[in-house]
Amino acid sequence: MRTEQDTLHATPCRECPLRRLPAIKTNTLDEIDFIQRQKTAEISYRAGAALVQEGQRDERLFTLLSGWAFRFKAMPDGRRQILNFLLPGDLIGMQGRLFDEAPHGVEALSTVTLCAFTRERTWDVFREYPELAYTLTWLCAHEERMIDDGLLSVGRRTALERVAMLIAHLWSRARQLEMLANGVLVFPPTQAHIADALGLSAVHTNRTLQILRKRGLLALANGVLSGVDELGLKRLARYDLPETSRPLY
Amino acid sequence: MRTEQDTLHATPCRECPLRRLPAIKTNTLDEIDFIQRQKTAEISYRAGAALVQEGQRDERLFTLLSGWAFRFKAMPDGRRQILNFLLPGDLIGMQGRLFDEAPHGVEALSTVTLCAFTRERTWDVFREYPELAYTLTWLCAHEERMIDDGLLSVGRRTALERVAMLIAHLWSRARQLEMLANGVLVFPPTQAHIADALGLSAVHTNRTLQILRKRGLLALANGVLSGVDELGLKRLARYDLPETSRPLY
DNA sequence: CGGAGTCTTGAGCCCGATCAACCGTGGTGG
DNA sequence: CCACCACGGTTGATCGGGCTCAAGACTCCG
Repeated sequence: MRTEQDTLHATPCRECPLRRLPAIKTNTLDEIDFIQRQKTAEISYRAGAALVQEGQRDERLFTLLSGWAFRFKAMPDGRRQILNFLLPGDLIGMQGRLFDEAPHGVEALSTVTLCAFTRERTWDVFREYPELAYTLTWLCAHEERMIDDGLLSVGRRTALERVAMLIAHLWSRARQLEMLANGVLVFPPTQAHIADALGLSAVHTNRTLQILRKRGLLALANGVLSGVDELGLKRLARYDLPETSRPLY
Repeated sequence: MRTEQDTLHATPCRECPLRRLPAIKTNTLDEIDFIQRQKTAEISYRAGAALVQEGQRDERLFTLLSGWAFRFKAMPDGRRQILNFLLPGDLIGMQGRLFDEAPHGVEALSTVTLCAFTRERTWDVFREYPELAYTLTWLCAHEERMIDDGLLSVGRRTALERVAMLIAHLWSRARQLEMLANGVLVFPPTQAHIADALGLSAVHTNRTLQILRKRGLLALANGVLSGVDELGLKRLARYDLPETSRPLY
């Protein structure tokens, strides 16, 4: 059930709020205008909307302008694995190559706004703006690295470590995107989402969160995350890699 | 301990055995010659050699010409997660972007031969050969899809389903790369590798393999895989996505 | 105020981990 | 040639982390 509300060009690319962030790669005005020309629509969906249907072709390619979403794979018997969470600036639909079926679904976690592009024109990027194509590839590689982290968590970390890792990771990303308002983050994923992302049951995810709360590593209630001890969580998760301080996009 | 044996240009790109495979994307002669010019060396390593050290910078970018390898992440306390297995045609070192530390290690499973390129020149690809850059991006997205599958397995499949899925997956890839010799595949990964790829213990992986053997779904002994019932394995793993019959690279 | 979705808590169980031998094979050096 | 050892595979016994089932509490919303 799509409640598309096509507000074309509501946000001119030159004034894109994401561009103000130090975590986002800067582009030349020329490049930005090119992106603006490629952009075919700006679409909003409600929480719970299916942005990409698993196993279906979709001619469009999106960029997440605002809100939360997640990529997932489902099995015929109902089991579901969340592959990663999507935050503003993330690409949607890159993996499902030109004319291929989407190998995964994408669902909105909150009200989201997407910038839509057509797949066909992707080719123009490579021909006319190699610098942007380079960025595109980099984004793809970057997403892969995040999934690698997720795979390590699900494969080799305990439940406590997994939850700690995920919260620390999302908190860190949200921070870099300046989504925090004095130590508080609106956090749309439910415990069931966290469970599906970590390969845990919802019940055990709940108990695990309580332990982290009792240890004073985080506070999570009513869709609001706060009191996050990022370092403590990462230490608990045995995540010793240095924080990337460089621009992310 | 590297036993590099630099046999530059031992395999001219025009005669690359991989190009004969229908699963590999075709390129124009012009593109192939460009690749040939970019190629700086052809290097062989023995099984067990570290092709990429975790957390270390490496200026080089590789292509796996022959042999098996795997990407992995290790935790300080010795836990290890294999992210995916690499077969001929796979790229090595794409994720560890220009001047970044490698976020994962890569190790040879068998004797391998690599084609080496320098990272700096990657940029030339984007500027001069957009078609190749496009392929590069596609390869990256393709690898991500495979990791997505792995994540689903580790997160939501039972041990039996995981092993079935992995064997079916590797068998399918090897088949498309024409690595099978009348129903038999030389299979370098040990049970410990399989365990590390699936988030299982080595002991339980052993017991699980025995069940699959007893059910007549596969035969695996002495580094040789055979008698693989690919469909049976995929059915067991609840893998119902249609086989991709299109070219892979 | 009812209902749906989310969170919480308890009890019991099972899948897969861990610990500990033991076997077979192949390589190495005395 | 054989003693030795390292490594991969196999087997048994036991343990425990996380699952399942089930019920109840809270929150939000129409």
